[in-house]
Amino acid sequence: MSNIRDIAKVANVSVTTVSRVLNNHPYVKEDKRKAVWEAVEQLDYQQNINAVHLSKGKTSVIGVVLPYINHPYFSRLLEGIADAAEGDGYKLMVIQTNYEAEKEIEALDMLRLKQVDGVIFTSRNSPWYVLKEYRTYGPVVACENKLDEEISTIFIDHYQAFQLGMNVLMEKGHRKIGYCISRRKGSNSQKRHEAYCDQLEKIGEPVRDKWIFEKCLHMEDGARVLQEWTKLEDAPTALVVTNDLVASGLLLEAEKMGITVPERLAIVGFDDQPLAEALQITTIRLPLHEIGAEAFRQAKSDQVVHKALPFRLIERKTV
Amino acid sequence: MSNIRDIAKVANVSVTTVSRVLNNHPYVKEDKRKAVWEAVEQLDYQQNINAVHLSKGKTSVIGVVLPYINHPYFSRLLEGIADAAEGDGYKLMVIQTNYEAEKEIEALDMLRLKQVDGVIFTSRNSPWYVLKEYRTYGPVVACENKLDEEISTIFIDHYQAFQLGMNVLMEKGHRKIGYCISRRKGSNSQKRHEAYCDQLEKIGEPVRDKWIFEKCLHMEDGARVLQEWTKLEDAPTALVVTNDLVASGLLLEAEKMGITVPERLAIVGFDDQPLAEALQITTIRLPLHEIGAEAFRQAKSDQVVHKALPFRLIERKTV
DNA sequence: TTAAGTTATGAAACGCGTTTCAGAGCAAGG
DNA sequence: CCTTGCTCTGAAACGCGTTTCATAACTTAA
Repeated sequence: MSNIRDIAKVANVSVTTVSRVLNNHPYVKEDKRKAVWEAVEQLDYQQNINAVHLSKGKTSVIGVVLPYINHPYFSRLLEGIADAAEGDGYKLMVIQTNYEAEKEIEALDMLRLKQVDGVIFTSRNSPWYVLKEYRTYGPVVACENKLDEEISTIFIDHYQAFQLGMNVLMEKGHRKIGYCISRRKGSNSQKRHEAYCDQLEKIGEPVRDKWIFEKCLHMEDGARVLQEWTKLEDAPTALVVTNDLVASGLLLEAEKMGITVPERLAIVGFDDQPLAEALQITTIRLPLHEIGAEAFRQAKSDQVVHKALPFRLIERKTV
Repeated sequence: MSNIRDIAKVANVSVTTVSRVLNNHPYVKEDKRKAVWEAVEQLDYQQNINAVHLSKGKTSVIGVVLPYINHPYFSRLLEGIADAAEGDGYKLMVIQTNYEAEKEIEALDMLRLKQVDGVIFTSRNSPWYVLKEYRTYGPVVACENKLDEEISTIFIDHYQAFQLGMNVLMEKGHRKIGYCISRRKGSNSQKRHEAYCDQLEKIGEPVRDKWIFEKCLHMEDGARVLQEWTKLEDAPTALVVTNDLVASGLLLEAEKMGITVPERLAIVGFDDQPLAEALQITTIRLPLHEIGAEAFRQAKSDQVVHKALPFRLIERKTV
C-alpha cells in the first residue's frame, strides 16, 4: 500500500503538492499535476479515508438511531434521511436499539469519539438530559415536539394530529372512543394521550383505561387488540390507532371475525402508508419522508432549529 | 481536547502505558493504572476513534448495499444483518442505491478507502466482475446464487423455490400460469425465470410474454398488475408473485374488482411477511432474517463461503 | 522603479492511538 | 549461583492526509 509520501517521491514533489493535486486545489503547475497523477497511477495509490477523518476532524457520516429497522414508520423516516444525505455526500450509520438505553448511548458515543458528525434520534428511550449531555460533541436531533435551546427537533404536532383523529370520529357521532399506542413513555405518545384526555373531557366522557391499548406497533398487535376488543363488556365504537400497520391488523382481523368496519368499529390510522390506501383506511398522513430529510439537514448543521411539519386527514372507508 | 500524550504527562507514564490501561492490557502496575484513570478523569479525555481506525487499519464497520431501504424485503434482511452485527460490536453503514451503479461503486469505494471492513450486497445492478475487482480490498458478499471463489454468497435456491410455487399451482390443476418479477436483470430473477420456463415446458405450455409482469416490487404494482390482468383476452388463472407485498396489492385489488381468489385467480407469494399471514396469502417462506445474519458473518470474515438456506411453502387461502 | 499582489511549492507541524522492540527488575527452577 | 521466564515500562516507529507558514518567483499597479 503506497501513501502520499511515496507518491511525492516518485513524482518529485512535496506531499503538500500531492495533497493539492488530489484535492483539486489551485496553484499547482500543470506539469507537476501530471506527474502526480502518473505516480498515483503507477503506484496504484489508494487514499486512506481514516487518515482524512483524523486530520479533518470530521467524517461526513451521520448516525441514525431507530428502535426497529424493519418497521414501515422507521423505514420511511430512514429513507427520507437517506435521500437527503445522498445528494449531500453524507453516509449513514444506523443503530437499531430495540429501545435499549445502552444502544442509544452507543450511538451517542460515536459522536463523542468523532465517528459521526451528528446523531438523529427517530425515537428514544433515554431521558432527554442524556442527549443534552452529548450535545457538546456535535449536533443531536430528535424527532419529537420539544423546544430545547441545545437540541434541534423536527416533528409534527401529535397533539393536534390526534385531536384531528378524535374530531373526525366525534363528528360521526362517536363518543365511546379508545386508542392504541406503541408505548406510553414516548414523548409523542404522551402528546397523543393528552389530546385523548382533553377531547374526551370536552364531550364529558371519562378516560377508561381498558380502552387504551398499549404495545401496539406491528400488524399482529392490531389483531390482538381486536380480540381484546371483542371481549370487552363495554367496548368503544371507535379507535384511533398507532399507525396504519396496526390499523390494518385490526381491520383484517375484524373482517375475519365478521365485525363490520366502520359500522361496529371505526378506525383512524396514522402515517398514510401504501397499505392504508390499499385497505381504504382513513388515516392521518404524516410527512415521514420530509421529517427524515429535515432531520438530516439539522444533523449536519450546528445551528439549533425547531420545525413542525403539517399533517392532514385522508378520508377513506374506516370511519 | 486532550489526547493520549497529555494523559501520559499528567499521569507521569508513557503513552504506551496509557494505551495499555485504556485497552485493559495486562502488565501494568496497579498504581500506574490508577494514575492513568485519574488523569483521564481530570482531563476529560475522549478517545478519537479515527486515530484508532487509522492505526489498526480496520473500523469494525460493514457496508450494506440495498436498492430500497423502505421495502419489507430489504428491511427484514437489514434487520437480520443488524441483529447479528449488534452482539459482535460491529456497526453498519447503509447505502441506498436505487439500483444506480454509481451508488454501488460508492459503497465499494468505502471498502477500498478502508472506511468499512466488508461490504454486503443485498441486491445489485453492477456486473459481477465489478464486485470481484474490489475483492482485494476486503470481503464482499452477495445475496444470490453464485459459486465464485472470490466472493462469498448466501442465498436460497430461487430456481427450486419458484419451482415449488409452480408445482403447488399445477397440483391444483392450473396450467395457465403467469408470474410477477421486480426486474428481469437480477440474478435471482433469472433463476426464477428459468424455473418458470422449465416448468411450463414440462406440461407443454408455451411461455407467453404477456403473462410475465415486470417492475413488480411494491404493493401498488400488484394493483396495477391486476388491472392489466383483467384486460388480457387470454389471461392466466394463476400468478407466482415477486413477494407478499405485490401479492397483497394484487389480492386487495382483486377483492375490489369482485374477482374471487383463488377461484378466478390463484396467487402464490414469497417471503412470508406478516402481511401474508394477515391476508391469508399462500406463500413461500424465505429465511430473510437468517440470510442477513449469515451475510454479516461472511462479511466480517476473509474466508469465502457459499451457503444456501432452506425455504418452505406456507399454505393458506390464495391457491 | 518600487510596492503590492498573485502564483507556486515545500518543510514541518498537526490530528492521535497502537504496537514493536529493547531493556530492566524480579522470581522460580535446577 | 545461574539460567530461564515472566512482569512491567518506555522510546520510537507506524498508520497517513491536511494545513499553516515561509519563501521564491513573477506580475501588475502606482
